[in-house]
Amino acid sequence: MLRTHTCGELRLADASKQVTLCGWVQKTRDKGGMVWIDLRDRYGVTQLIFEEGSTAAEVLEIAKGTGREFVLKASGEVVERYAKNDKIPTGEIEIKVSELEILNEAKTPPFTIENETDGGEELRMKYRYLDLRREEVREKLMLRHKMLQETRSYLSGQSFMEVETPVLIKSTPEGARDFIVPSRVNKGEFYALPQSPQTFKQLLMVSGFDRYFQIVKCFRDEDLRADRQPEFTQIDCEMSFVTREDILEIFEGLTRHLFKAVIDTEVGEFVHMQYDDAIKYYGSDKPDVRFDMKFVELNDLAQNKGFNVFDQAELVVGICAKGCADWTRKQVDALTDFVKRPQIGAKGLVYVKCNADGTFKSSVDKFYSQEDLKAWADKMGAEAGDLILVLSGEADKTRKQLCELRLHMGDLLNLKDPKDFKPLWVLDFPLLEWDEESERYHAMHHPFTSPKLDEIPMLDTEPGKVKANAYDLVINGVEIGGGSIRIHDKETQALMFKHLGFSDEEAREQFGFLMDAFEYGAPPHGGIAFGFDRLCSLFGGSDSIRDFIAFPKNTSARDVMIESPSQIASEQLVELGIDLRVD
RNA sequence: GGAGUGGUAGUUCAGCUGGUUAGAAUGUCUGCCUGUCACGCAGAAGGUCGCGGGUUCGAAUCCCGUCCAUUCCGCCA
Repeated sequence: MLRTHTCGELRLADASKQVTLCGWVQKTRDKGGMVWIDLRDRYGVTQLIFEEGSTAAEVLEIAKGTGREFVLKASGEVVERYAKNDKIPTGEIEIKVSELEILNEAKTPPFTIENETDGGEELRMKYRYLDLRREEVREKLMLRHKMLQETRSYLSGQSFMEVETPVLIKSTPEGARDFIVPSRVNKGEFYALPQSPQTFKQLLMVSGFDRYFQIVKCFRDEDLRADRQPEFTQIDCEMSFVTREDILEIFEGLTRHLFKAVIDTEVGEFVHMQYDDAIKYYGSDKPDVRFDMKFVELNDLAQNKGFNVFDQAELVVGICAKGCADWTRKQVDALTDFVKRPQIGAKGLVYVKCNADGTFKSSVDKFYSQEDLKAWADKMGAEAGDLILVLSGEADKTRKQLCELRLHMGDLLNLKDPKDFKPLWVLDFPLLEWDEESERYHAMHHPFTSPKLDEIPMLDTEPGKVKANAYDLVINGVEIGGGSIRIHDKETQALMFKHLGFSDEEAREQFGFLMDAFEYGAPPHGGIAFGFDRLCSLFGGSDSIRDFIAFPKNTSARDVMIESPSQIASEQLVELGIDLRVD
């Protein structure tokens, strides 16, 4: 080793030791007769000192010539400081340097390597290797490292076995768009990168590995978001001979363990909620239950009183904002503008102020008496001082709009404490989802999800109402993971494919291997997958997963550092038998 | 695919209802400074105002197009 210690470990107790440190120059403070250098590595910062008279002239000269991010090797004695710095752990000591070597010079970096960097997102991504020198980013990757270690240790301790599955697999029509990889050996044919190891983990169950897990990269060629990358990491799990309750229990256990071990947090009850209730009371399949403000439907009270907008609406529904009756006209107008933004798309917003004196003031006073409004308030549990906000229209859209408004109110009223974690299991998702574009049903989760067994007969009569034995883990409005009990027999699987509009031939071509496997003694099984990047960002208190990935891609799915994707040589195209079409 | 916001010094931004030589902070460089740690003081260098076109006597500023970044909608079993 070139060094005897790291830059983060020396303390007053080490005084008078001879040490050698290596690291990067964080800052040089040249005060003429004295020079200080803050030397930084992964572990911390230690101050080096050079003093005219007691430091050799040539050493002082080298010290004065160092720029930001030079790589140094410094040897000397640990001494107690005259002027201590209580802001850093090594602030009581400094190194009186007797030998100094420049291991490498550095160009001046394009942004400052500090927690409060002056660099913008774009620049930091281009020089990501410099960005990663910043403590703030390094800490996030350290959090991820701990999460990885704790996940492996917990699941391994529960007899889960980590098995790797292939990355070059087969393209399937269901779900997200695949990333495609051409095969040179099999010209004209293509692999796909896995959207998840779904079918492989089911095959592992057939093989008898009754508890499997893998921390695995998955790939989806869809548009990006702050919490979505084209390649992302899942904690992927599958178990045999289990019920839904077994799975919920074990992964509640994993989640609790991670909270405890990584950020020393005890989380409360994992509430169970029906999907239908999540939609009805929160307008979302991933409700944020850190705050209440549940939806209350007002059709029976608000309709047939002459207000045309409500009378013609499929749904009239509102929320009650506690203590907001004194909001100004301007504030309420801002809410109206919020819901009328094209992304939300509401036509308008009705409010009712529950005044302190027991009267009501609403934007629809023309149509509703004080008694009418009192009835609304009673149904909504609104008291004097509260503000009722009501939207109306087509049911699905209105619920979605009110969901956005509810979350917005949560922000405005500071009800979303990032240190407060409220886990929630959302249960019994619909099995199928009508797709307007292709005019057929799609599997809401995936085609291997088991329907609720007693509802299988409804597949023929009301397919849209059949529930799946599927579940999502939601924490603070973030979908952390999801899974299901799977189909494990050939007949049910064939029935599912039929309802998804697959012909027998298509089903056999795409998933014949799985249907074959189901004929050789497939155990009942089910599983779950956690979005690992999102879990990390949730633990780290961030909305973006990018900083928890060492080398992320930007919103155009590009890596601006290595400049990918990129064109390839025409020889490569020829070898692969690919002609590019120029549109 | 659609909508919003942004692109000006190495960097972060101001300037934008058109008008002399485009500013500030920070970083960089030079000099001074023996207890700094956001060191201080004095000075200097540093600009294709994203790119292309248009309007105008005159464009960083107005208009059109385009590229890039970012947020959201669609999409994401």
